[in-house]
Amino acid sequence: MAKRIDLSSSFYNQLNNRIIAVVSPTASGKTALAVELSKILNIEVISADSRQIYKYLNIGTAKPSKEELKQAKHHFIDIVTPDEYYSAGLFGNQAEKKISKILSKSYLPVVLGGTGLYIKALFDGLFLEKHQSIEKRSNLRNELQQKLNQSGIEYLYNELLKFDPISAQKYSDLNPRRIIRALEYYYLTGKPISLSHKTEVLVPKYQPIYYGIQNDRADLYNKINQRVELMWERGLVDEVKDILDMGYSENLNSLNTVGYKETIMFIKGLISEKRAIELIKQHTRNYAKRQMTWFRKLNVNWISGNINEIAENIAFVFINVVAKS
RNA sequence: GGUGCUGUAGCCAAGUGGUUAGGCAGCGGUCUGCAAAACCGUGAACGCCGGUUCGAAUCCGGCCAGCACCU
Repeated sequence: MAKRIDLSSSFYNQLNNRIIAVVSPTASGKTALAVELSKILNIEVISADSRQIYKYLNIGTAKPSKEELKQAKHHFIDIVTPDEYYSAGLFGNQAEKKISKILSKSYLPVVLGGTGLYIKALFDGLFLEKHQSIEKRSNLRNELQQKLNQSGIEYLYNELLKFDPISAQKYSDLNPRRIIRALEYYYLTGKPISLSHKTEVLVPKYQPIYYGIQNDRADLYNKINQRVELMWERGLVDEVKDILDMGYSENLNSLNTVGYKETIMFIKGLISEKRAIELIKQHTRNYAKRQMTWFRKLNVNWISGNINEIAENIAFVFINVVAKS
């Protein structure tokens, strides 16, 4: 059993806005790690997970259990209903404020997550976009989506080329999402988004020291497969049925989530149970791989071993880094 | 034993005498407010043996395997 460490106020003075950030792919053991860390240090977790923010999506997002949440306090879990708007930008702002609050209580915030863009929003900062009316924007987005369906991506791309050739150059892979986003921004503000990226810069306050749970690919894929089996046994189907029964549309962004979209297909009789499970496993593996692609760009201290060893290691290393500077 | 059908990359699958099918998976990558999203790049084939032909995955014969039916 690891010893509890009480951090002195001088430690907090030396912190200089550096904080622990744990990034690891899905199913790698982040929740267990948070629990272990909370046994050693007075921490509060900033969950950087774009799916666990949703109420009712519990089993399929592998949300921490009530007991786990009791052991390690988490923020940004269950903060919106499945039909509410949320975004990386909102997360970045709110998380930064929350971190300050936690520090002011002399607790150690630990950013923990799997959503690359949320981490980026918090630590790199997105540009300073003025808050648009959500309604106005979603109308425009729908219009652009319709245009896409009618006229094809070439048409939208040519539009973008007219107003914002720099972005067009950047999105020459013709990714509809990004092209629509760039056009949307231009129509709403009259400014090319590429220009705003350069001129409306937000300076993030906190500086992460990244840690990660080391897993080899085959092990991680095994864990994922097992966890999906477990989700199914624990009643993922009922969870999804309940959510739909509450009146939430299957077309919601929140339900366009691995585990949920496949389960919806199964419930509608489009695919078999076996196929649904197989697809969830596969898509989760695909997702984990994309997460790894994202994290590889970060300067992560990958640590292997048992979860409690990793927790001790992180605590030890972080305290040393802070003490030596 | 007989008859018929099928045999194309890890999987699904189109094709047919002479230029890359395609999809999925795998692997690598992109990412500035939908990001568990949305995209981009990438390898590997025609069951075996022989024949016809300038040229066969494609036509012919035999063999093998699987499936179906018959006896």
